[in-house]
Amino acid sequence: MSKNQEIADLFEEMADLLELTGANAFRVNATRKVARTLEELPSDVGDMENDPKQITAIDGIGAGSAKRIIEYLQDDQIADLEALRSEVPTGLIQVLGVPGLGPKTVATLWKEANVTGLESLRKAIDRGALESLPRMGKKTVDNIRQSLDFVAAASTRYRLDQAMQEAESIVASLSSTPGVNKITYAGSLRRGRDTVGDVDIIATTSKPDALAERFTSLPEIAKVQAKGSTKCSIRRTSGLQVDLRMFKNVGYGAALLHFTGSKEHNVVLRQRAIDRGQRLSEYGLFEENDGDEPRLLEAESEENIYAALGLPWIPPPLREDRGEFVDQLPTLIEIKDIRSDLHSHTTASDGKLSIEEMAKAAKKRGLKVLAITDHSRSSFQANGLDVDRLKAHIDAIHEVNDNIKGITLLAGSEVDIHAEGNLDYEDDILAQLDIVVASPHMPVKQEPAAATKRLIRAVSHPLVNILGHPTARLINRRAGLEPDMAAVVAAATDSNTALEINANPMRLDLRDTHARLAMEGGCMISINTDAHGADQFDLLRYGIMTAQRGWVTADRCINTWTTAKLKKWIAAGRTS
DNA sequence: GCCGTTTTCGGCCCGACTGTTTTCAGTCG
Repeated sequence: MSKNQEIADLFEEMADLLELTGANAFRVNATRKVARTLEELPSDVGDMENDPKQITAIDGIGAGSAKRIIEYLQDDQIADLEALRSEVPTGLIQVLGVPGLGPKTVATLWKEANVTGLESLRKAIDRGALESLPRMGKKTVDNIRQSLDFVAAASTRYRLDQAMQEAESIVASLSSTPGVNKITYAGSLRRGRDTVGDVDIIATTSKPDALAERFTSLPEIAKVQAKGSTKCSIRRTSGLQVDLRMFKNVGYGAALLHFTGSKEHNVVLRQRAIDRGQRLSEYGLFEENDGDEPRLLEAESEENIYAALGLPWIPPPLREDRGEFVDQLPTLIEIKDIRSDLHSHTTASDGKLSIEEMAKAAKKRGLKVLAITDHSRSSFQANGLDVDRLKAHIDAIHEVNDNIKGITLLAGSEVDIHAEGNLDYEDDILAQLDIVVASPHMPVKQEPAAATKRLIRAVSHPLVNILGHPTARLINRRAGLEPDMAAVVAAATDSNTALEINANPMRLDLRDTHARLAMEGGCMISINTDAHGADQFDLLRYGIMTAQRGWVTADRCINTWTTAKLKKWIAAGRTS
């Protein structure tokens, strides 16, 4: 298992503790950057123990951090971190996570009021120890108390689909407000991240006060946190925070660009502007003007701002500072490219509709191919099919296929991958299917090495066409398997097996970074909804967003292929 | 702490809101 995440967590902790000691902010930032760099590093820093040069060659990691990384690899601890831990109560890191409390305030709370964690903060508030501190009035203390309650109650990030539903409903409610010209959501939601911390809405309007009024009096608001003429902030009863930014009827592109982020992407863009004697903010791209007011170069469209910075327009899912600042970007896959869904369920196992009803629902959405892949026998909780039921089911699918026009049905199965990597049906049964999706279900907790072995064995099976939801994670509920994904990708590439991006927003598995690995490793991708009913076909959009974040192109996704090409690929995979 | 075809030292992105202030610090995104 890669050491990257483990060490990244330590650097993140180090950054928090440094901040609390009042360390130089740039040093804190540099430490956080090391953490982020490690998180996204495709190779394992654990393999570089004997080669410091290899570590310092990584952008953002210098000699100091390399030394600490090697120290951890050899001694299992970092002396500087241990020193910080003994200096600063580690419970203060949770206090830093309370909205409204930053490093300066937390340090004051610690030194002046003996706050060492969430519990002692609560007690300090209750005994009135905070009011006497500098810049600490009644209102501030009240806000801290409320934030504390919120932290105790809420999970920190919201699933993409949950945030999307709230955002789309808010945008729809506000778009008819008098004066509003353009309005949309931005932020990590627009970038299609699998979870979002809050929702950012951008609007241009000639009457900001009217819009602010409407926004802060929407239904389902738990608290209005800020209300100004350019910015408002609310917390919904769901716990989700929504920020509204209002702009005059100019500069929509600059605003959208700024608030779409990511922060890391924006930092690079701004630096690029500075290198050209320019300045980029949410109001536009400006040119220095000999001490006079800077001159506005461009603000209306994202395309023009990028162009002025010498870049092509960068699609929001790519805006993560993960290599997107290049002259030529790939053409990302879109919903309209998708012709088939190769993972779906019917009443034969745990779906809600019959074969024919699913086929009609898929056809109605413009799909040309639908694979019916009900659960295999070991998934008894999902009414998985034993061999006799499966044989009858194959016949039933073929019969519906013979009688329906405009869509091709494939008789498949979502076959459980057992703990050791063996499959839930014998080969002679699998050979009777038109397509095989093999997925890990139980167990979902396994040592990384065992999980890697399990998945490699499954993708290497000649009768397996697609590896379904490879890690079996459930967002905000369980972490799932942690295989060496690069090794799984390599095995899948060798055996011509596609890796699935399961579009169900509870899964989004492969996740974005894994999809990117798959693209770089050369294996095929399959984007499927895993639909258990008609409305779940509409979840495809989330799978597409994840695919775009993984730099997936249409030609590498088997669901974009013609029926003939798809069938040929399935057949070819089975001869090996 | 990291970085560098103008630099191995001196920089490191920008602006709004809140709550406390009488001119601004801290936080957030």
